[in-house]
Amino acid sequence: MGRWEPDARGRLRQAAMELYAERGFEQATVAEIAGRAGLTERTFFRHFADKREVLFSGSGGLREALMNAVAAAPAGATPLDAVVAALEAVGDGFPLEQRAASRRRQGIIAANAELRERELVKLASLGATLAEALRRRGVAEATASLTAEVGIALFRVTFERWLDERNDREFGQLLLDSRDQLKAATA
Amino acid sequence: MGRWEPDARGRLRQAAMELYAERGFEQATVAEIAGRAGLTERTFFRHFADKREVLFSGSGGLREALMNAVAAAPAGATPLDAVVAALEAVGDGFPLEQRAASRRRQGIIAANAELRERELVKLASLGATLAEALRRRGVAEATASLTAEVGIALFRVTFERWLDERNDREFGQLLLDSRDQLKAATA
DNA sequence: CCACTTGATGTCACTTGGTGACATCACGGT
DNA sequence: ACCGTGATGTCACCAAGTGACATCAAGTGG
Repeated sequence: MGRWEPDARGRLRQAAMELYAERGFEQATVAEIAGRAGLTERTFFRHFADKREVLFSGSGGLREALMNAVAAAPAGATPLDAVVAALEAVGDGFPLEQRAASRRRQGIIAANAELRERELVKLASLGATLAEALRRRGVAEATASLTAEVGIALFRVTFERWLDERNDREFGQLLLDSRDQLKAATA
Repeated sequence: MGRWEPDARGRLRQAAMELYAERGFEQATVAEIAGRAGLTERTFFRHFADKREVLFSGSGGLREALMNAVAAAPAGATPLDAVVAALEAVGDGFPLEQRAASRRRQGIIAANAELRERELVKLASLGATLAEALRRRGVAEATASLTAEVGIALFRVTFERWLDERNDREFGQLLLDSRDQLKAATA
């Protein structure tokens, strides 16, 4: 047995999520979170760069997934098709069973301005990733950045609809709806 | 003559911009800013909600301008046309003579993560404004939110290009270019 | 079996952003 | 001459975040 209980990071995340949900992000101090996890404040900051990062540290994987999915799109696909396909692939990671958890997380984020800021940064970073992936496909810079931004816009509205949805449609399906609306709106 | 020097807010903004430019946002403490303006820290926070807001407090006017411009679009205009027209109207507020100042400001923002976060929030807020303005035109919710997001994407890439631009094209012209690229990319 | 290194954690002191409560005092009106 | 008001100052405080150094179980080489 180690000197300390295992999975400090997991305990910190667990404690943080509980406290954020119980009394809101601002009211939960790092000292409390660490205390509930049986650790100290200093250790919290060794595992998470700041108080917000607990809710976002999983998003590193999305980056790679997006890059790969864009790269894997058929050679003949238009930039927008490639982006939509990539988002669809990523969206498969949001099965309906996980929607309740996503809603809780999104509720915490929506309730706090600092968390919304961080979320926007993460999305912008995904946009940069998409643009980079498109450039690697040989898409011209101007088209790449614009298509990537549009892709993020598609993702945002689709994710929101997926959370609101009462008819249990899958993310991928809603994404295609959004894309069609986009095409109609820009025709 | 008043009890204090006039235009405390202006002096604070001036001092803050100088210090942010001289040594970077993080290295400039609020105490220094206030000191340079001949005021106290506490007074700084009475004029600006936080250290970042100095750089963004002007954006309240954009909101109204956008709302009005969308409302003023011709009755027959498509949602996207209305949004583009609104962005063009707003873009008239970015004359070429002001580009140097905009570049300095953008340089400060680009150099700091917290400032980029705040900028994204402001843009997202403009997106919400656009969506609201479209809904008031009778545009369906789904189309409104999507078109608004796309509008913000257009604004972002266009503004960036306007700053980078060496050929001194006006914002409005670049915006139309972006819109055409968007149409081509989603065709 | 011992000494040595390593890595995760703890302890402590400190800076900075930000807030609440209360004091000050020129100015403008009555 | 008095009074209320609003912008500022003063003070005390909390919480986020960081740097330096201490601790000590577990592994590692001899």
